[in-house]
Amino acid sequence: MSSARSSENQKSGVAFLLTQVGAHAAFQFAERLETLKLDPAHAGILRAINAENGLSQRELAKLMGMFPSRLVLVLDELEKAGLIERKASAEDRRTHMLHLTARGKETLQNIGRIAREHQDAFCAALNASERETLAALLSKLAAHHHLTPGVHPGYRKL
Amino acid sequence: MSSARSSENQKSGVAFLLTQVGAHAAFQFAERLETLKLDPAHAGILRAINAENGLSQRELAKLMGMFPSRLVLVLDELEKAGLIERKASAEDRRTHMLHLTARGKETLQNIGRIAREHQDAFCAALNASERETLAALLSKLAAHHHLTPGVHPGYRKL
DNA sequence: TATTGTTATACTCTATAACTATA
DNA sequence: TATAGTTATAGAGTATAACAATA
Repeated sequence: MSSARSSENQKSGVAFLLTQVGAHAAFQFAERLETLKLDPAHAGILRAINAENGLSQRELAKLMGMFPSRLVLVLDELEKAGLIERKASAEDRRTHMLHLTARGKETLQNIGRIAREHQDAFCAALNASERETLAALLSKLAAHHHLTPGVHPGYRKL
Repeated sequence: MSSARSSENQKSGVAFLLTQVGAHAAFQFAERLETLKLDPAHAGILRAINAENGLSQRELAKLMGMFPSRLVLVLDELEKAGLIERKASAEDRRTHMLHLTARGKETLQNIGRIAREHQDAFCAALNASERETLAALLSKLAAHHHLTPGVHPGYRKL
């Protein structure tokens, strides 16, 4: 056996590969999003508001796993960019129901396009069958860990 | 076709699954590391110093993709914990050669054990064959994106 | 009194810029 | 002068606490 020592290739385990490749994918997606002057948190919030129209800020914060006070600032940005609206509820005037504007829906479609471009580029080394296999294995892991579909774990301590 | 609207399951693409599952794996590994009072950056640095003994701080910073000034503080912590040593070089007394102490090597083995436990728990939903398949696909992606084996991309803008 | 959204405060984190000591 | 490591400064990000409006 060769000399060992120095740069011993302790082949990375699959769990480490997941964090490594996953972080790289996240970074590249964020880079692409910059063309829309958005970051991943913006994209996730737009997606959530579209999926569940009329959400309150409290509900959205809980869904996204972030503090309501932090959400306020992000929504301020999105509202200033004309992508969402806060509409006071008729029944309870404390709550703000969140909606996408027409421009917000348009932006959401652009995000979808960017996500597809990102995916194609990132998985260029895999053929269609391999991508399906990978997706199936990851879905199994995601389900096992009860990850909410479409929601990136932001992980601030609760 | 059923009613659509609200919570339309726009099935996550494989790229998103990667970032989602990867972030979750990273989080759970970090949690486990807390039992050693270390964080993932510490673990990566110990691993790098062990692999390439006598590294200078400059070289290590470049390898890890972090700023030398930030590395100083992390190394301070590791040195205070008795896991590494800075030894002044004989040839160039400006540079500090980095080494693991006996306790550092011991800790590195504990990290390895924790990493294996983490991997087993995280991949519990997959059988041995599926894990191999997943590792192979991820390795292919990692190679395609020129990710350094064993180094987590910290991604501060350079 | 309890709850929604907001604002304010305090704390952490870290990139950049000085600084020192060697070369 | 140039480089290795260190320290200092400043700015961004954000969790917690306080607050105002409504219930």
